[in-house]
Amino acid sequence: MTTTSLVWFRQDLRLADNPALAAACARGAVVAIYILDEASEGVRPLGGASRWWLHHSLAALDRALGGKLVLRRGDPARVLDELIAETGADAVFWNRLYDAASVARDASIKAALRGKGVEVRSFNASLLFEPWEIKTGADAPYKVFTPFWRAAYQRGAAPPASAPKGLKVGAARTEGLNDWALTPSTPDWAADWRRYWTPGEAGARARLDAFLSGAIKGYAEARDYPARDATSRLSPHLHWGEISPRRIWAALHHANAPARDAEAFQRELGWREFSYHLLHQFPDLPTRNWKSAFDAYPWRTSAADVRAWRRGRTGYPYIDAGLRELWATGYMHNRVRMAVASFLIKHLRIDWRVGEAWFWDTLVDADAANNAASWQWVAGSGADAAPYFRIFNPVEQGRKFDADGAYVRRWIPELKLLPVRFVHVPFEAPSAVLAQAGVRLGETYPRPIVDHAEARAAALAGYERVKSAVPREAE
DNA sequence: TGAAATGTTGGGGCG
DNA sequence: ACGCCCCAACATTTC
Repeated sequence: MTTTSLVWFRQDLRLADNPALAAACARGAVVAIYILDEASEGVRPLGGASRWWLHHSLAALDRALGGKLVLRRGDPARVLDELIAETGADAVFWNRLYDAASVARDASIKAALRGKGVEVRSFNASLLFEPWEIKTGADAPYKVFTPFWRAAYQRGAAPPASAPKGLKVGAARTEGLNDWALTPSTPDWAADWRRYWTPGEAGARARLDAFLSGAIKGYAEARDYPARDATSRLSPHLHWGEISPRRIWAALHHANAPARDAEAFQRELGWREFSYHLLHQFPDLPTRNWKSAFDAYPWRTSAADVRAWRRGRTGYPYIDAGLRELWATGYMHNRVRMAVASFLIKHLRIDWRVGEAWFWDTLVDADAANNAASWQWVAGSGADAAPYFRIFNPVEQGRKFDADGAYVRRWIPELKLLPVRFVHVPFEAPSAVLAQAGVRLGETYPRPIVDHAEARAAALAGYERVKSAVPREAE
C-alpha cells in the first residue's frame, strides 16, 4: 500500500527546488493541486494581468506533471478535506506565503488538519531568507535596507535542489482550466503577450539563462535605461515561483559576471527580500502608511487625473510612455515605475494606494510585498523610503534616462517624428515643429495636465501637514 | 535610486 | 597690472 501526500501549489509553480514537492515525493505518491481561492477572508482577488499569467503558468505546470495537476475552486479548507477523502492522502505539504490573509488562512488550515491526524508541513520556496530570520544585534527587525542586506548577505543563500527523481503523480477529479476564464476575452488585451512572456518553469529557466549569458554584463550601468533590454525580467517568474531565488543566486555565481554587475543584481533580489521582511513586520503594509504621520497628508481625489494617468495621457511623454508600456505588456521598466509613481503621488497628489491598486491589476509581476513596499518607498511613507521632497522632474528624468527619446517613441508613436530636442517637451515645441511632426497638442497628444513647478510647490506644501503630524508609537 | 536654490570658485573680458 | 564684473562650472544646502 502506497502513501499519498497532497502538495498544495500556490506561488511555487515549479518542480525544481520545491521543498514541499520534494518532501511529498520522498514519502511516496503525490497528488498535486492548485486551488483558486476566491472565498477566504481577506485574500485579495488577483489582478487581470496576474490571472493571465496564472492561466499559462498552470497550463505549463500541468504539462510538466503529465497532465495530472488537479484544479479546484473554492474554500481551500473544504477542498483539501474533500481531496483527502477522495485520494486517501494522509499528509498535506505546501510552501509558505507571507501576506497577512494567507498566513491566517494557512495557520487555521494547518491546525484543523493536524486535529484530524493529517501530517502537515510547510516550507520556504520563495525567499533566500525567512523574513523573521534577519535580525539586528539587538534582536530587532531591520528598518533600513543597507544594514539589512549586509546582515543577510553575510549568511549566504542555501543551494537550490533539483527536481525530485521518480516523481509518482496520482490523479484526481479536476476542473477545466479554461472554465476558470482567467484570460481576458472581450476585449483580449493580452492577445500578443505570449510574444513578451513565456510563463512557466521552462520559460523562467530560459529567461535566466538568456540574462546570465547576455545582459548581466554591464547590468549595473545599463539597467537604468528603459529603452535598452538590459534587465532580467525575471520578476513575474519569481512572483509565481516558477524559479527560486536560490537557483538564481547559484546560477549567478557560476556565470562569471563582473563583480559590480553581479552585486547590483543581487541587490535587487535584496530589495525583494527586504519587502517581504517589511510585510512580515507590518502586515498592513499594503493598506496603511508605515510612517503613520503620512495619514495626515491631504490627498486629492480627481477621477479625471487618475484616468489620464492610467491611460498614459498626462502630457509628459516619459511618464506616458511608462504607463502605456504597462498597459501594452503587463510590465514597466523599474526606473520608469519610480517616475510614474512619483508623478501620481506628488504631481497629482493622489493617494499611493490608488497607484498600488492599478499596478496590482495591470502588472504581470504584481506582488503584495514588492508592490506595497515600493509604492511606500516612493511616497516617503515607507521604511528606509525616499524622502518625500525627492520629487522627480518628469522632463529631466526623460532627458537623463531616455536621452535620444527611443523609449518615448516606442510607446507613444504619435510623437515619433518629433526631433530629439522636443521629444520630452512637446508642449515647448514651436508650432511649426509640431506641424512638421504631425502633432496637434490637445488632439493627437495631450497638453500637460499639471504645471511642473506649481505641482512641485503644492506637493511640498502638503508635506508640511506630515511634518507637523504626531506619529504613532514604535516607528 | 532628486531637483532646485544657493553658495563658491576661477577664468576671461574689459576699462 | 589690477580690480571689477559676468558667468559657467562645480559644491553645498534645502526642500
